[in-house]
Amino acid sequence: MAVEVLEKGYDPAKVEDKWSGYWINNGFFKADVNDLRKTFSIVIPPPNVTGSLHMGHALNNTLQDILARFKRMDGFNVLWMPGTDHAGIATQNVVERELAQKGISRHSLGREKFIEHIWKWREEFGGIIINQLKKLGASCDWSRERFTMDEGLSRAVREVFVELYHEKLIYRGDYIINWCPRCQTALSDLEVEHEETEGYLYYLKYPLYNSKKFVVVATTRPETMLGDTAVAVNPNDERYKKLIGKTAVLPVMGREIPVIADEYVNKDFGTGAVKVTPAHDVNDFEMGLRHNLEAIRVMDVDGRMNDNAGPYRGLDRFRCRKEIIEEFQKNGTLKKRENYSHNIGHCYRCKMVIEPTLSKQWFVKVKPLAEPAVEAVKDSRVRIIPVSWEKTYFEWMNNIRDWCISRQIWWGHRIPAWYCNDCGEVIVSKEDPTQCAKCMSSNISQETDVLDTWFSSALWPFSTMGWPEHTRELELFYPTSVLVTGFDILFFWVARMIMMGIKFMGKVPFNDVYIHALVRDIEGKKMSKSKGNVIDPLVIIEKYGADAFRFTLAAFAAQGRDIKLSEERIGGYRNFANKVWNASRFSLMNIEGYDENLIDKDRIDYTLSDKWIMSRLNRAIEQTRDALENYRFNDGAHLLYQFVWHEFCDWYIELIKPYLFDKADSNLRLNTQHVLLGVLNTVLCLLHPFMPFITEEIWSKLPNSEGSITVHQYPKSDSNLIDEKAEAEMNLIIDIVGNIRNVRGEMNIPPATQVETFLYTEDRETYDKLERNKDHIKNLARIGNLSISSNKKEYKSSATAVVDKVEIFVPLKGIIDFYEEEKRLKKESDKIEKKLMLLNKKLSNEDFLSKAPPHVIEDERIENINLIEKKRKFEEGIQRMQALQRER
RNA sequence: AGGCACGUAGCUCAGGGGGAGAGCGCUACCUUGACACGGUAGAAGUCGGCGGUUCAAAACCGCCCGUGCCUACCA
Repeated sequence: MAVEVLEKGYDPAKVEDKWSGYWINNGFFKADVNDLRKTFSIVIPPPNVTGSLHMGHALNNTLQDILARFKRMDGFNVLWMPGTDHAGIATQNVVERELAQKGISRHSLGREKFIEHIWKWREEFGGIIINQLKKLGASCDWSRERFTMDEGLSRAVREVFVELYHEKLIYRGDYIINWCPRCQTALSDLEVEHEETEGYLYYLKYPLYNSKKFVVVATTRPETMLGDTAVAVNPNDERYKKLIGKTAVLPVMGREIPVIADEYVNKDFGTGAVKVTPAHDVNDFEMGLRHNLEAIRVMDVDGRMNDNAGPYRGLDRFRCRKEIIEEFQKNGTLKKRENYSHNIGHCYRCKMVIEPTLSKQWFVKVKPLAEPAVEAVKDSRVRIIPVSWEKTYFEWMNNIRDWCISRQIWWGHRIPAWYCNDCGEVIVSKEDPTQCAKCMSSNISQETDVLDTWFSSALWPFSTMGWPEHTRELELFYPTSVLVTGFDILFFWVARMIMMGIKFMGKVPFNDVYIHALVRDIEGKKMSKSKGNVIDPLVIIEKYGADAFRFTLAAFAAQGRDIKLSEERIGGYRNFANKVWNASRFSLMNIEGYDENLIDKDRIDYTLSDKWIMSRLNRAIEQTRDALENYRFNDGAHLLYQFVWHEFCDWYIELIKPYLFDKADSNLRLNTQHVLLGVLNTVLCLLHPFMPFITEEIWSKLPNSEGSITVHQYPKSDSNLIDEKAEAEMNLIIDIVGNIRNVRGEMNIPPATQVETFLYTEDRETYDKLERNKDHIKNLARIGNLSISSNKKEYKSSATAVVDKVEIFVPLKGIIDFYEEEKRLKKESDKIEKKLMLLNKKLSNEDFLSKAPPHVIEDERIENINLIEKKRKFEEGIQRMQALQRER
């Protein structure tokens, strides 16, 4: 038969796009609702529409793809649901910035026009990340791509909001929230990033009413003093007992404010007296409630001081801080200023310093939702892998606070609440109302706030499958099999999905949560644009190929450890891809004349090499499956690497070369070709989830393959093919060859020199094994003349080695340096001696003999006997070398 | 402040109660009919420190040191 020979090296760029297109056009990744096989489903953690593929996405999606491809091949009806999320604040910021370049502000456009603009933008750029995922090889069902702002998903959002509102799990109220003056919106607690910042602690003197005395308060945010409505001390603080109930006069504003007692105050911090600003601090707000204090906002939405700030009205908050301190200094009422380092909250989107502000917002009452979500993990309806994350999950869920879900931006799901402008009634409804439910006035207006993006993401596992409709998809694919994600969104997303899933579907959204590491740079730092340490996955794919890149990510993805990505490592796996390519190339170059029909499969006479490789292969199959079933991606990658390179290529291919090259024995040749192609075929299948492109490319050239490898049966191990005897025999051969090579290497014998070798053993069985594999030993160790004997002869001027019951003699007359050889033997002998000493100590220890398990003792005894024998042989060798040196 | 990881060969990291491992790098040799993105061999580690449990600890426990991360309302 005519065989197409592969090119000399693998060039990923030539084949990747071809196969991406082929897979998608042929619908291999489509989930079928009429398919009755068992199902496997994953929903993608939706990337931001504004995003482009970064290392985190690459890792996350590589792991999902490995699972999806594995399960698809293993006979499951697989749904991998793709899509993107509308990323409210981020997207709005991006489009605003773009408009700003044209000198347009969103306010001049108006809400409706601006939103139209974003949709247009999304049409143009929103697909970028989706295409990048395709480049990575992600086998999502692209025909089902979803977007959190799609009509269906929006309906789900509304349904959930209205339901929760009617159950009083959503409420509206005045509380301190995190306000970003740049984005001009409220943020949830999670969206605030705390960062240790060097600052100052200012000590301010507040005069007491009708007195020459002062009370000194300490603060890091002096500008908020303009909104102070009390000074608080601890009720048990002897220093201040007299002051409780007295009145202080707020500097600048001249407002009379009470000195109150509250347990919250820490006697040992600062002066033990605290200024209280209920409108700009969470704790102060709560104190305000306890003591019925007025809350005075002193800042506007943009972070400038407002009308309540007296002379500082209109100033930016930081400018105001500076000027207030100057004012206190001038008056002599700034007692002191200390260096002080503390945590300051920043907006996770724009990094602006957050201003805690009293504001009317919408909240989700989380506790009633969190409790069943905690239960679900406790009773393993949701398994978190690795389990160590469970603790973090519980910790957070048990201390959870209400979730602020309203955002003062335009891009997002508008809150389905209407206010009656006549009677003030609030109407929350699935359908847009036309009139007030209470007074029937048609003078109503909709809430302008939109929902937190995470609110819609929380519904993702069922909203993408058509909920609130009762769809076939939900029936088949919900709960999903596994969620694969990074720990950074465990709270943002995972916890909330579990809450919402249980609440609205009555079932958890996924059975497993696999939490993977974060990808960092080589120094272990988080990759970020501002640090300039990002490695762009697409550049990597171009340079090394998607397969090498994916394999690297998988090999690095050990549970519970972050990934420090190095380009060198990717290069190493690029080499591996090339190795696979060349092993395939070799196979295809040597199957001329092969015809499967000529093989009588029931009567093949397998060689030792065949039995050995099939045995090893079947172990590899079993272990790979086990690794994938248990999310041990790195184990899977490593063991396949090891098997393909160091067993299949290094040994099997080398062992069978003579069989393939010898055209005389056509039966042997045919059988060998058969096994070779069979193993290669299986190896490609095993590797496919990790390296989809190269495996499909080679698969397409194989004579014993048909269709696409993506839908071919994943290998199943056959325990009948695991052959301990073959493995033991091959191990002996490998050891002997290794030892002869070692001698050659140590003695600096050029590879081209064909040495003579004698193998001596008294053991009959071993002798037979050696005889049977004489040619292999000769070929692999490059031996000219190999004698095997059970009669000991004097091999005087030869290097020696010992393997098991075999003594190896390599006569090196004229080449060998007796002194060098003696040194080499001594080194070996010393190693053995060390081991023997440890063993002897153990075996003479009464406690060891009486308490250790019998098989351990037995093993150690056998080892001891073997080592003694081995050492004796080395000592003989040493004596021979010494004798030879004396003779000279 | 609390919590969680991590500290194993020059580098990046697996492993895990009874033999110290891999990849890269390094050294020497080799264009041997798949592959120099290759082959063969080699050097290299008190498994962070100190205690404890155990017949046996790099692994389990405690403390300490170092690194990273997460959570938190002491102004």
